[in-house]
Amino acid sequence: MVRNMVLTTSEIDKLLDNAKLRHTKQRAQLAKMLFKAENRHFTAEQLHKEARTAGHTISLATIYNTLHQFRSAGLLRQVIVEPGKVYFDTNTEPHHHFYIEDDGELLDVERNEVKISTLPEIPKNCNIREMDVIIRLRKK
Amino acid sequence: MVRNMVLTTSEIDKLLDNAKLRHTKQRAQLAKMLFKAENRHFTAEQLHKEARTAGHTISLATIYNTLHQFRSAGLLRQVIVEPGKVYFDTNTEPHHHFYIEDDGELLDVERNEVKISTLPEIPKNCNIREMDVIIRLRKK
DNA sequence: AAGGTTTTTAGAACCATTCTAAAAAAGAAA
DNA sequence: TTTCTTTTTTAGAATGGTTCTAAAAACCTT
Repeated sequence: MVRNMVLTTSEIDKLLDNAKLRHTKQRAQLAKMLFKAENRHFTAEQLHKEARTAGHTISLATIYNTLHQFRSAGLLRQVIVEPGKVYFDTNTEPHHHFYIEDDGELLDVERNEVKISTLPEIPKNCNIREMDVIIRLRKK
Repeated sequence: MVRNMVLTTSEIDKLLDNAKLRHTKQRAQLAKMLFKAENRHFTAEQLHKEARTAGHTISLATIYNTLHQFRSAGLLRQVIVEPGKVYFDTNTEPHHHFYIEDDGELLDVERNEVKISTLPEIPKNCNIREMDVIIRLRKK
């Protein structure tokens, strides 16, 4: 999908169709907020606040439900960098992260910016599902 | 510190001295449980259960207090791999992890088993504090 | 429009962790 | 040792992000 600006209504229809989700006002609103040109990182609470500020009426429970549905559909991924809170990431390509600990900010690191030349032997009976590199930063 | 077996009382004294912590029964018990030959990964709840099973009387609050004190003293580090729970790791050397998602098990990966040949440019005004590689596994 | 299904919602529940404030233990001084 | 002060431990309450519940609203089909 091309994402160089805000999605049109028909693009959102397509997105929800692909995700096999019914079209509802809340899902369309969230999709419109999330899937723009720029990838973003956010928590459920942040998104909730943002939606209310934008004048949408949506409950926190629906935010959580929808984020998980989007995630199952492969439209979002979770990033775990801090105890007690989950970040969501609209970038679902394999990639890595800077995490600025001072202010809890996540930044994407493209996959090819980290070259891993040696990998450990994988325990038998296991497959790699995903590999996360988190570079934790402190401000000078 | 040499850790090829259970620590002696005087080694524990030294450990607490170095950490600038007073010697108390609970801290000594936990130190004895934790700092053995093998490094280990555990949560506060797991350690609490283990201590009670070993016949020690120690509250969960003290487990948390002590783990944080040990961490500040550089004797433990935290590992964040799952939402809503924190693992502690007795291995404080720079290293990485396998995380077996099926059963929530963490395994150490030595630093030299992952060779990173290219790093992204660090955002200006920032320093690297730490770099975590988490290889998420699924059982076949 | 009616009927059956899915979605949304407010608020309760959950659970790992932190906080509180009072009791217990430790250390210092006499 | 006894007393005094400080630190530590503790049970239980509080917290905060997330999930659950069950009832109302929205949705879809006929």
